[in-house]
Amino acid sequence: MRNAHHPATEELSLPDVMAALSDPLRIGLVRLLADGTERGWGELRAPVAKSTLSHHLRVLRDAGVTRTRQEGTRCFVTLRRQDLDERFPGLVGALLGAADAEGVGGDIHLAPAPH
Amino acid sequence: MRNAHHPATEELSLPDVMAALSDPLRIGLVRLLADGTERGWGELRAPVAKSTLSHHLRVLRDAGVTRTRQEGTRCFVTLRRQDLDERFPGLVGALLGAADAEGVGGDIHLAPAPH
DNA sequence: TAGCTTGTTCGATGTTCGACGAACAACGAA
DNA sequence: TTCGTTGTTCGTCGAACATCGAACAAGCTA
Repeated sequence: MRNAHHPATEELSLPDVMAALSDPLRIGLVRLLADGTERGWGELRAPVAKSTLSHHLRVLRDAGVTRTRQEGTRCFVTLRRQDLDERFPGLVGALLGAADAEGVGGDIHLAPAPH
Repeated sequence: MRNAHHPATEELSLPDVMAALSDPLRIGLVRLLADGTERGWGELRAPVAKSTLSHHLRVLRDAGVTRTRQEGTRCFVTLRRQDLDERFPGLVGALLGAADAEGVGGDIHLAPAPH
């Protein structure tokens, strides 16, 4: 987090992004972020240990799919939609369309009461 | 080959297809097949051992990205563009556009003399 | 039948991945 | 300062992956 590496737009790697988006859990996370809203780490609910969730968020961040912002002791995550669209036009849109139709990552949701 | 399993269109899995398309070598193969032309196995040139190439073609086939046809002792490969577009509209197009722009898999090419 | 070509399969090896719990670091609050 | 919250990192595990060379199977061809 502190040393969070966010690749620049020019550094995005297509294979890395594809790999990041090939896991159902991570696709679910991307679907949650698809509306552009910034979400708090704690809002994210997935049926895995928090260390595992942290791992997946790191994979997405390292691939340049998401951006993590730290504020005090908590983190906020956003989808780098614009950067991705710039480098890989239509890719995220196609993925989201297919994922929605298939229900991929449907077991990832937001906390009932965001606090 | 003989026991080649080709998933039906309805059986295509988005995460599996994404995973199949997350390797530069496999992306390169898909780029070669992108024009819809059926290619002979022997036409494909990649800087890996033939057992490795066989493995990658199998991954693509198992994910439903390509179709392999056997004719006598040799194989012919095609991209299942239509099936993929039906299930995951725009995905392959976006991938190909990005891969072309980035030059991903550019070390995969066709044999100089196709015969 | 014997040999050649073509591509798959079989180990073997080293790497990466996904998962977990435990320990840790950073920060805000008491 | 002490405590609780929040999320990362570490160590570990088994499974999956990429790669190779060698062995193999299937089909032509001589």
